[in-house]
Amino acid sequence: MISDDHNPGMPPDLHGDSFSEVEHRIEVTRRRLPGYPLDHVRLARLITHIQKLQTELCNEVLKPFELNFVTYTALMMMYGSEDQTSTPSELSSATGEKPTNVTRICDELLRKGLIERYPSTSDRRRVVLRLTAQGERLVEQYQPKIWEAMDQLYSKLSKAELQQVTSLLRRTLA
Amino acid sequence: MISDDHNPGMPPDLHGDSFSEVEHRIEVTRRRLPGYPLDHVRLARLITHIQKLQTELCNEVLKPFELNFVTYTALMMMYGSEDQTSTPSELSSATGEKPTNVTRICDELLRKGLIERYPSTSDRRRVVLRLTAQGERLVEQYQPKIWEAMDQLYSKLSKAELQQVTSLLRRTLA
DNA sequence: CAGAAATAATTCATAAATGAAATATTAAAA
DNA sequence: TTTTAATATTTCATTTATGAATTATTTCTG
Repeated sequence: MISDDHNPGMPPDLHGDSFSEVEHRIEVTRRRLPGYPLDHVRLARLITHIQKLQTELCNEVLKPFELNFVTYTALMMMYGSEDQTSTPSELSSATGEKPTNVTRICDELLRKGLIERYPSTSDRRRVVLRLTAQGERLVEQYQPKIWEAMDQLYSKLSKAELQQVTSLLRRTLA
Repeated sequence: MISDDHNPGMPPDLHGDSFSEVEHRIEVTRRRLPGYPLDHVRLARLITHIQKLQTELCNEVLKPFELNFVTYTALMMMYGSEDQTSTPSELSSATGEKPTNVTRICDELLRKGLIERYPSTSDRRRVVLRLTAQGERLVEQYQPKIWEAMDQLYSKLSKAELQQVTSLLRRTLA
């Protein structure tokens, strides 16, 4: 029966994947708005969609470690620092979090004993952050689980395909 | 002079684009962790990076309209509904926002007169949401600015390239 | 059909993220 | 060198997002 106040946007059998409903709405919008840049918008929405998905997958895996995607990212960026130290501003640009949020995140990691924080001697405005031994152990401990989560999404693409997507997407930043 | 407590991760002339520093940290991590799935992680981080960038670009453009990326997304998903109505749960899955947040967002859009909200007659658990004339006008008003923002990122790729990236990325959701 | 399970939306307490402003220090300009 | 401007970090108030629990209704199952 067709309701007079609301009907589902798509017949249920046309729901391919979790993105189909979004794509359908984009297509409807395209019909309504002349000049609508469908290809741009679809990719933009797809990126948002995948980003949310991978964040959720990671969060799931990280829960037992009492971490979330943001704290995990901060830890990984520190782990990947050439000299094993980072400043809050570097961490801000490496994680995409605002400096003010980095302060809070580091407060938390500090409280958990995963990092240490001390004033820089060479530039006294700065602060130096470093993983503790415990922090490094934790990073190494959750790796296998995170790799599994990544696999769930990205193992569907071959190495060549991954590199191609990556290189194309990178061009948007040029 | 090389500091004894902290040095920048990369020589400044190697900073290609905003993602280079992240990539560098991923590569350092790869050296430290045998078996590290570099291709997966790099793409995952790149997606996060671009997502943040496009969100910021949109927020910038939307500020004069007193909207942000999330409220804008909600409006667009409503605008793209086949019969011009949506329920909160549909909106939740179309926007990726939790139902509880959809309630808050709709409260706000309602308060601004951009949408209307009434109970469904066919299923009395549901609520029906619909853009008002004012809401539609606003959507149409900000389009050109949003398209410009999209262009800043995605016009660097050809139509064929956009479609290729999209189709590859889509495979991750299969 | 009755009872149980599932779905839809919301409220409320809490957590997470942001912007504006403050403080300290360094770098640049006059 | 003095002053000015820029950078780095933090604090605090506010906004935004989440999870747990609640209420109402519908669907499923025996």
